[in-house]
Amino acid sequence: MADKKLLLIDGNSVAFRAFYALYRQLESFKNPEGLHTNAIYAFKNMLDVLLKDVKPTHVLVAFDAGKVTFRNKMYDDYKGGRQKTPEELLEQLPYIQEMLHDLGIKTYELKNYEADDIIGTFVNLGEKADFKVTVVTGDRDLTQLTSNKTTVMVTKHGVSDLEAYTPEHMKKINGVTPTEFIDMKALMGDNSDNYPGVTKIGPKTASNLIQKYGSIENLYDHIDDMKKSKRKENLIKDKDKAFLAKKLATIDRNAPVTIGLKDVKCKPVDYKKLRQFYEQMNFRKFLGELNASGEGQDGAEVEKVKYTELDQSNAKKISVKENDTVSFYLGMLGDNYHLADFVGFALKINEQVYVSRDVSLLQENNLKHLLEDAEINKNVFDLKRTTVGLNRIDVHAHGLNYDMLLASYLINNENNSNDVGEVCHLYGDYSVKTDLEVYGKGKSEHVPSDDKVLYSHLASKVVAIEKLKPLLLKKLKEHEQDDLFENIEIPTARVLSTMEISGIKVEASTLIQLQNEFAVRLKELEDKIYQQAGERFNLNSPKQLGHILFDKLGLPPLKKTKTGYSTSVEVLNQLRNQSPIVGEILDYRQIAKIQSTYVKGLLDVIQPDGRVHTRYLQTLTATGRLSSVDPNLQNIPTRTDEGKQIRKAFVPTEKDGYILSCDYSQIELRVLSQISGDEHMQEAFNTGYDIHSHTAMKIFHLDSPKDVTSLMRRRAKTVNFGIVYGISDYGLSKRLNISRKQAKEFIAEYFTQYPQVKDYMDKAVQVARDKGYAETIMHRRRYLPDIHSKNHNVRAFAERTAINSPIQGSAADIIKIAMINMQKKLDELHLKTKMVIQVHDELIFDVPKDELETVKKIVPEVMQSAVKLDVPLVADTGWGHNWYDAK
DNA sequence: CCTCTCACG
DNA sequence: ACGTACGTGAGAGGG
Repeated sequence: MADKKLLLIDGNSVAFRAFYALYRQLESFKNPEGLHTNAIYAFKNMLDVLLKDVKPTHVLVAFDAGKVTFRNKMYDDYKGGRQKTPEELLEQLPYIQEMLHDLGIKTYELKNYEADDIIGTFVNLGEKADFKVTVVTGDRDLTQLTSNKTTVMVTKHGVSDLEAYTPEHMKKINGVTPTEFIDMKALMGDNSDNYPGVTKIGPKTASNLIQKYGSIENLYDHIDDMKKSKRKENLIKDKDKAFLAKKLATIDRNAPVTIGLKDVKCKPVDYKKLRQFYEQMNFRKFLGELNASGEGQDGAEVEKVKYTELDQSNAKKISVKENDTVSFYLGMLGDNYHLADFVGFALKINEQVYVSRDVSLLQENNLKHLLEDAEINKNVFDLKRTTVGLNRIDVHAHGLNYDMLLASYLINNENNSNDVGEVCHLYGDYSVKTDLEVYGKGKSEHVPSDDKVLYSHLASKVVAIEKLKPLLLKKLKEHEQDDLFENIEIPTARVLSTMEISGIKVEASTLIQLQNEFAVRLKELEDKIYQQAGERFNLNSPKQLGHILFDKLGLPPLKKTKTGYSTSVEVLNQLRNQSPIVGEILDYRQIAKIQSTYVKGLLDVIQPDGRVHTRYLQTLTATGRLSSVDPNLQNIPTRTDEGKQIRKAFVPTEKDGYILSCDYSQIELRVLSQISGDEHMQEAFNTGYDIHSHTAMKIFHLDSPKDVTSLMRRRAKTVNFGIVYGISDYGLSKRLNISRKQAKEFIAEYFTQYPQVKDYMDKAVQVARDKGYAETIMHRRRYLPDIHSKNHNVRAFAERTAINSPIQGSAADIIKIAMINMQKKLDELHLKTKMVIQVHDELIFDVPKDELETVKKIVPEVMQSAVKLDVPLVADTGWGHNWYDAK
């Protein structure tokens, strides 16, 4: 039988990895009895992944029986000096075994033998019985068991990331076969198991020697042929050690196990015991999964949501009274709600839940009114998605005053999700399945045909939105985020709905003209490049390009990536003067990028109304900025002349109208001057100096702005940006192409001139350490658990983030306020002008001709007065008949 | 599906 | 001794 699959797990090793994967949460993973549960939890998570991927018919989890094994007889100090397993992990091991038994999985240990040997023995048994075998461990030693029938999976980071060792992969990593790997270890020894190999031989040399000789036996047979060398002496001196090490490293494949393959066949899960176990461990997630599947209920009925299906006649009878509690959920299949198919809806009024697949029922007068009346408060999940979706059936939603998605994003944006089910799970409610579970994904994504399945799903969502509302509101209050929620995020979502619905007009004809021009230039460049390369190749493939440049043409490879030569702009720029091909490749790259991403990309997303409708993701970024997708309108080229041409296709709705753009000047530095309270920097902004020249004067000790050269200003500008990002001398030196020493001096000088900026940076890091998060002026949070990391790089990154997030995030808060005020102003003045794009510090408007005078005045006014700071906010305005001319 | 490269603030 | 500025999205290649 070909589908016999044996999964062998190294219990101790995996438990060890599981324990450290959730080490940071060690203290939060405790059951009421005080037992730590992090390793048990992570073990189960990992097991689920394995069972799903491998789909084994037989499973065995092997454990070490005790400290002393047959290997200690050979070598006293085997595994000596090894750190003791932490008590917090030891106490969990029996429970992991108990859980495995409840899951119908066999565990086994054997006196005098390690788990490795049990696994080796079962690999042997399994292969003989024609099983496909998978071994899972955190220990690379076991990779010696790899064969064409056996794959060894080794945990990489945490537990869910596994590296699969096949004989081919072994060869690639170590240069040797699985069997030869044992001989390799014989020469190099094993530090973690505390036995030595041959002096001065590490992995590289060991691999080379074994590749040459095949085994240590053969090596020592030919040792006399070896040239005289220190290495040869060492090999001779340590011969005994090598042979001992080989014995120690060899996994026993014939251990005297007392069980066989038939004993490790998967048994049915004992749901009743498993449920009790999860309850004892306080595993709400796994209990929730049991609830969702209805298993192990022990007679108790799963609490099913009751609902009424709506149709043409009973839908008309629905009405709401004052003070009724209303929640609404609109189901659509897929992310892009501008186009996605409707799945149905659920409406909850007090304790009644109504559902239907037919969204046209919402166009009935009573239901339409219910959704459109601003006086009727409605709870939803994803206000913007709901508003845009309803707009497609001509229902113009108002009164969506509570959005669970926005609330959960503000409370913790670390593991936020756009799925109702997933968000509910974060708050311990497992009554809602995820859309992934119900609809599937990729090719098999579909709406369930069974009404019961679909309606229960939709109904469970509205119920949960409402049920969890008090909890989320409480958390917002605790975080002092109620104002941020009510007065910034919710109104921003409404403004964004309007912007997304209106979209922006993009002229296909302009793009097609560009497409033709670029096609000609690309062809010319291609021809020149191929001619110099002496062959045709795929210019878009970094791999092939690297081969041509560095292997064939012999240019010096300055930088490598994980997979080969780097061919990035940074590298190519340094090679420019070595060959004309380099400059041509750079030109080709630039134009090809514009052609594929922008010209073609935009043409593909122009809708029948002649406009593109992006989606702004309001709950994605870690800092509070928006992001834009389908298409991304926040990265339309501006830095090169060819790229800029794209902006000519973005035009006003009315032929003689204008595109008006208004952007904040140095908003992040102004925010920095505000939150640091630095007097010198504030003074610069208050007197209206050019901030980069001002910084240049300060760090170069000049008396007059006249003495600032353009080079000095440019350098000062880079320093200013660097400060905002949490500068390092190395980073600055690289960007300015100066020595590290000099960069260090610039930074030091900067800090003496702006001392409170330095104080801010130190304080920001300290606050993040104390509180565990960084915060903006408006109390937007970003959690930074890595601030306590033992890894220097990880920690340093968190520290820079702690400095940058309040700055970037506060600027994001400010422009959101400006957008809300701006939309309000446009509405009040009954202007036809539409706000169409936001690019982080810039707002773009579609302005009819006769409104230009008004709009060009009010836009900067509104933006500059969004918040009151100790320094002025400045916004610069430009306009023209397309986006290109609006600068 | 991941990596590389490159577009933006 | 370490490896290095913050935040994003998209297209193309290649396994």
